Amino acid sequence: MPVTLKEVAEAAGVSTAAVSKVLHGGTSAVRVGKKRAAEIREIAERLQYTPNALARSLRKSRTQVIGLIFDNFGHIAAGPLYYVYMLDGVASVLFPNKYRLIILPDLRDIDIRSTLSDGQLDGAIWCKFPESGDMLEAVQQSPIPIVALNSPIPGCADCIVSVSCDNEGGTWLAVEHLHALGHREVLFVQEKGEEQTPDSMARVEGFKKAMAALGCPCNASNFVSWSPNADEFAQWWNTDGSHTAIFAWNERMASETLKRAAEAGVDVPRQLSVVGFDSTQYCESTSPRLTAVRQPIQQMAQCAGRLLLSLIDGQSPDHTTFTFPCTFDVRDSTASPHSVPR
Amino acid sequence: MPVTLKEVAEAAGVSTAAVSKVLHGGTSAVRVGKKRAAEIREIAERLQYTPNALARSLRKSRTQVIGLIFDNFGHIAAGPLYYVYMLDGVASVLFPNKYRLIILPDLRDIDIRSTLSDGQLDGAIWCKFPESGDMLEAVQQSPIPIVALNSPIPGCADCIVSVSCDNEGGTWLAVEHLHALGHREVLFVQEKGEEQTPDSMARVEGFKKAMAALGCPCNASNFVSWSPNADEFAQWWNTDGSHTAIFAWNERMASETLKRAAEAGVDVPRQLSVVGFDSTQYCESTSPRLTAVRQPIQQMAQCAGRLLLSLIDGQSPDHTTFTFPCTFDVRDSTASPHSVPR
DNA sequence: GTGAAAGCGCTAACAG
DNA sequence: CTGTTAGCGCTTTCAC
Repeated sequence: MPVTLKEVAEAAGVSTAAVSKVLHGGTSAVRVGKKRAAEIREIAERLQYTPNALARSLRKSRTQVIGLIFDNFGHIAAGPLYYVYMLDGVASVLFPNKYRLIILPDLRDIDIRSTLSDGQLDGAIWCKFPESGDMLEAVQQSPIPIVALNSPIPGCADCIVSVSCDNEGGTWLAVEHLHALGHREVLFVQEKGEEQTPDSMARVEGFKKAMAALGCPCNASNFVSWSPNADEFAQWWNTDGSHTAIFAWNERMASETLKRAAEAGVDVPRQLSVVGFDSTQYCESTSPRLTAVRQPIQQMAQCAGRLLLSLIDGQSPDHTTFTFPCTFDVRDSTASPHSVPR
Repeated sequence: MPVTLKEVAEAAGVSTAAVSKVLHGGTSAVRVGKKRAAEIREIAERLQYTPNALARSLRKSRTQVIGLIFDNFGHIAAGPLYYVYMLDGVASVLFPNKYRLIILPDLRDIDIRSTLSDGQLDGAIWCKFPESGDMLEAVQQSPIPIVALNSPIPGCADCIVSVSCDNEGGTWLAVEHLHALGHREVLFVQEKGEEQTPDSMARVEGFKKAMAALGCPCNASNFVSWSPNADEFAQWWNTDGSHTAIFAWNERMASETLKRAAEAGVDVPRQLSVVGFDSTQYCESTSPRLTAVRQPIQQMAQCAGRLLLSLIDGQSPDHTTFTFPCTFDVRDSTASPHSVPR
């Protein structure tokens, strides 16, 4: 039962328009004298008047709320810290600009089209935009601006503004590292259901190029796609005779691979080297510590936030693809091949 | 730009009331015939009608949004994973119940009273409720229910529904562990500015009781309060002659202490044992790995979520204090005292 | 069965 | 300088 503008107006003996102008400014043509204004402010204060955000948003068609869409929010506490850094980066630019963040439920549980059109959001940041016609359509029909945090969609780079790391370049770093250690046969492990995401595809692309450039051209046998828990590992290890290293497409897949390897009695890195993508604090806690490609997630997230604000502001960005360079963190999960025979 | 209820009504040649009833049900007395209803639904579909959430919320005084108040959101990516687990726990109960989560900016940057009264929130979960008269007043005047995730406020346990771990019991576990190793002189490290938080006070209390019970009664010399980065460590180490172990009030303080100790050339655990509070994955990545008290954060957060839903639902809980037991994770930062002389 | 109308709380044209 | 008015899009009471 908070006090309304109308009640303040009545108590002050003026119109609601006057109160609104005095307390919130706005572009209204209403003028109020110094003295009256002071009275109004005093009364509002005394009555503990609180503007109703809903009414105001409805009227102005502006909510000061940004939506966060995650490909799978359930993963947020599953070990990898990717989402934490990203949340931190986004918040660091949006909060000072008087925006709030709303975390949307998993995409599978909501109708994304209506979520983008129901007036609650001024904009959205989409983490790991999926390669799906439906979703693309939703974005293009969206009445609010959206920024994607992932590689541009192949063949449709202009469909959506995207911020990502240089996936190809990052993968190149990993391949070079393995090659320098002496690895020639490297297995690229994708994740079931994620093979078609732009990031995954860009990493595959970078992998092929790097391997070819180093004189080890790939074929189909260099690629597998495992379940998120990597339980195909033992089967693979027992039948595969050639690969000496694994490049896992992301941090979680790499860490699951390490676990399965340990279960199967495989000595990483002496019998098998493992490299991951997304080097975070988490990589320090795996056993062995995970060698991985690092992307500047916080910076990328800040960039996405700033971009979104300018889009909401009505500006159109000069380009649609923003790319950040990756670096590489060597830890303990890689070594020369065959230091211990299989 | 989205299509409104009115437009659907016009296209169907019926009243907005009829459309509202057909599409959203509600408690309205309006009845619509089968055939008409089907037509209306068909037209709404074709026009891609999307209900405006703002208008609906304004009308119903219900938003399906829960606010998350953090004592310091900036810490979320600062190492400790406490907040991640908590976010995960809260989301896991609220999302399936059709609620969304809004992350509020730091308390220092908003007016908490109006945030709770501006109609945007159906309820709030407050992490680390501070011991402050202002805040307490804000909570008690709040038009929406609030659940705190921390120890009950001493002397005002009924002021706010709170969910916490058994801080005293958890601290007791740590003290017992150190005592069993042979430590008799333990230093309790608090954090500047956090000394008065309910959790900190409860841990101090538990510490005093446990030490006394084990025959090592405390006095003022057993307590210090350091800056968040623990830069008082070296100074303390050089002047203190008696303590052989440190109990840090939380995970971050413990990890900062480990860093300072390493800088000062102090061998943990052989010259000094360190125990922390909040055992998470992060404790696996410190050097040495941190021995710490574990609280079931996800479960606590889920409990808080469920509690909040029932409060929003108009139910009043049978009690106001919900406590979860702690466990203890022994890692590498503790050992018998004086295995290496200072 | 159906529609008309009031109003949630606010802001911005438009008049004085 | 100040007030009146017309909605934003929706739900619901009331009248037919």
